[in-house]
Amino acid sequence: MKRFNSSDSSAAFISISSSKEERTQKTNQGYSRDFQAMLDSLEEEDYSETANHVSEKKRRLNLHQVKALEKNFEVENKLEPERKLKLAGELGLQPRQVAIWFQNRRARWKTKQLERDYGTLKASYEALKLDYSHLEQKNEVLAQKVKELKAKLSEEKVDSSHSVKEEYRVSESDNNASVHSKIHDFSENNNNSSAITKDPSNISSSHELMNWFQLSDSRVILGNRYQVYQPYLMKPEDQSLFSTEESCNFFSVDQAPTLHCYFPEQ
DNA sequence: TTGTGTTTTATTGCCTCC
DNA sequence: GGAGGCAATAAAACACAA
Repeated sequence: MKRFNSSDSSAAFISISSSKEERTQKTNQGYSRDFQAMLDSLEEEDYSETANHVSEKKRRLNLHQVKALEKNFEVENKLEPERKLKLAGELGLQPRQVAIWFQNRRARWKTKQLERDYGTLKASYEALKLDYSHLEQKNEVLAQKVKELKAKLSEEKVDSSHSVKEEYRVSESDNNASVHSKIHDFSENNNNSSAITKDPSNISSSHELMNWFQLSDSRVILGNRYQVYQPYLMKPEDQSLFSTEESCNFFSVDQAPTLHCYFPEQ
């Protein structure tokens, strides 16, 4: 095991005085006032003790030593034995001190890295949250629109059933001609591609609404930020989407949309 | 001056690798 | 089994407000 006796420990406390050149260098480096004051007091202590004096106190490394260690840490944050001995010799430290410094430095770096990662994650979470709330708002608007249009559709159904009864009374032959003409008009509308580009908010009749939903790209509903789906032309049997009460909960605010009913089985 | 919080240096115990 | 790494922690040094 790597345990050290008391003589090793006390040897580690030997302070190393910095040279005159180093001191001159320090004052010209533009450190903050507080940091410079700290260094100055450190220097004073260094001067007050001779290099041979063994202090029992825990001593901080001087600026030169810290800078050299930092520089080495930037190059490689792990310390091979040769480099450790070389550094220790150069800086007048015990190899053990150099090893400990690297160990503590790695721990500090790891903490900082965790903080950075946390910051990044937090930022992306906030962005996603904002995105989600925008989508939620959009969803609510669309759901409201669907509700209104459904109400309109049921009103029109009631009106048309009344008129059909009246028409039966007038003439059966006229009635047949009228129905055929309506069917023809409807299929003409269905084939009109201009319906795709129509803004749903401008749609006035229920037939137009059906056309719009059948022909428009699914992107209109889902948005294009996450995934773009192929346009899907609704089959007549799928038209129950609008007659069944919220069969797909597609516009549900509380729950993510289930797409199984929106896409045909493969 | 003193209390308190932060940073730095060092120790301890455990783990992995060769 | 020894060397070295890491996490947790102690303790000294330091900063700073009251």
